[in-house]
Amino acid sequence: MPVVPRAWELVLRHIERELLDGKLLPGDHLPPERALATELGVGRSSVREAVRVLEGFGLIRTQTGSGPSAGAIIIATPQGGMSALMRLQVAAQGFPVADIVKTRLLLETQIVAGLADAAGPLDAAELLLAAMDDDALTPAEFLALDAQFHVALAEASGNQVVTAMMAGLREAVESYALAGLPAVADWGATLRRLRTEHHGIVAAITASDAAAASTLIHAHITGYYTETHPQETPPW
Amino acid sequence: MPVVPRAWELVLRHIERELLDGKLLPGDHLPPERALATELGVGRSSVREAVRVLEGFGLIRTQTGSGPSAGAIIIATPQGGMSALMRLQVAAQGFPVADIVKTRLLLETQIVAGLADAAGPLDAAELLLAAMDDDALTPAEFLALDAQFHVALAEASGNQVVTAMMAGLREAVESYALAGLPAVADWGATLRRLRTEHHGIVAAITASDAAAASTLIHAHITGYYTETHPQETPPW
DNA sequence: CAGACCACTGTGGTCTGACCACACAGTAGC
DNA sequence: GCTACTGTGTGGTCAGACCACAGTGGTCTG
Repeated sequence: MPVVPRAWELVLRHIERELLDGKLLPGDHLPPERALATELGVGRSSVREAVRVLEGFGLIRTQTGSGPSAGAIIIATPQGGMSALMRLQVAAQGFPVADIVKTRLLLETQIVAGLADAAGPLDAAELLLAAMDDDALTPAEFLALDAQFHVALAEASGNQVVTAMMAGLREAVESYALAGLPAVADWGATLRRLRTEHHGIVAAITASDAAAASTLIHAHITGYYTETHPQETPPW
Repeated sequence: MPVVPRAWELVLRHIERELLDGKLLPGDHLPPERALATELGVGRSSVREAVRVLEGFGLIRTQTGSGPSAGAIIIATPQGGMSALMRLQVAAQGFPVADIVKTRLLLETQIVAGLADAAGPLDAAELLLAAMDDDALTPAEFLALDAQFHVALAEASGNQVVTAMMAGLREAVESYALAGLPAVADWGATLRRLRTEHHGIVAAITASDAAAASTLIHAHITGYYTETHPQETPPW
């Protein structure tokens, strides 16, 4: 721990404390950067660095101009921050792809089982399901919708922490799915299989068959991974 | 999307690209801030804001002075960043405590089941287990060790993504556990129960009894939560 | 009087230049 | 040979200035 804490950390802690004390709520404005700087006795650049970290975490949104929508507003939408964090950690090789897949398996088997037991609204997922049945889609477009479909299942669970985690994994999942595309010998056959599996998963959920839903999504995820990584030993 | 991307986002994307291209690897130094600024044609303050975001994500570590250990070094340790993100999102009410607990249940039941099937080294967890048997511990100290114990189980699984997620949950878990402390009528009894449960979980893992380990840790987590939140309807 | 127009004001975004603290590297002195 | 010191390059911070932007409120024009 630094003996002299950096100025921007002081600003960060100050904002965190105001959040914990309930003085700042979602939707509120942060004080203007210049005011915060004089109030805390630091330079404006230090305030900006702290604000930048909060923006990176998806905690606030900044907007130039004037009026009610301008300034730094607390939004507390963790998905964006989680996505960026995961994407950069994968880029910096902090997260192996195998661990991403294993985490997907762990989360998603539980998510669909939970949905089967106490189903939430599956509208968003079913919409994506229909969109994926469009034959005009390119493989890349299909895989993008595919990744969104899996996030939609997490959203349907209503658990915001799990949703943020799946959203964070989404970009990583999409990129490795895309990277594996050349290894797919017969895309048409794979496409049909993926579609069938998706419909099967949703059917199992609506039928309240938790065990089947878990098994199906497990096979769905491992199936694509083994197809695109044939030479590797499966991580599970 | 802003038509004119902010300068610090440009810097961030540049660094991300170098990471993806393998030009920057863990352990490498980032170029000096001044050099990066002139290279990208932006001001040093913009570079600093991008660096600050990366530091917040736990991607780099900065150090003043000169020599090999000074400057910004890529470390790719996601736990710190994930912890900070979760802590702030909880503070900003982006994550309900009930969802934290549900996510713990989801992750940890799977983790211990995986450990029972293919056990990794439990040394760290067993060390914490022994430390928690010290009768001189205050409740707060015990709960801090308790939270570390659960993270240690995740670490033993070898899955870095799950470990980072559990590390992110740790502070949130510890704080709600601490907040619930006054609701515990007989701390001595609760302490004995928690200890017994911990030992039971490790025993089930070493006995390769996945089902028992899952059941025990489920009861362990829900038990403390219901004891400290008696009036609420359980979220599971 | 109604509408269009426009300067004003406060916000974040950026850059420049300066200075500090720090830690290592090389050198001068002993 | 060892010690002490100076030099150098790094991040950390600050102050000041300017820009772009978007509301606000007034003024002008029909």
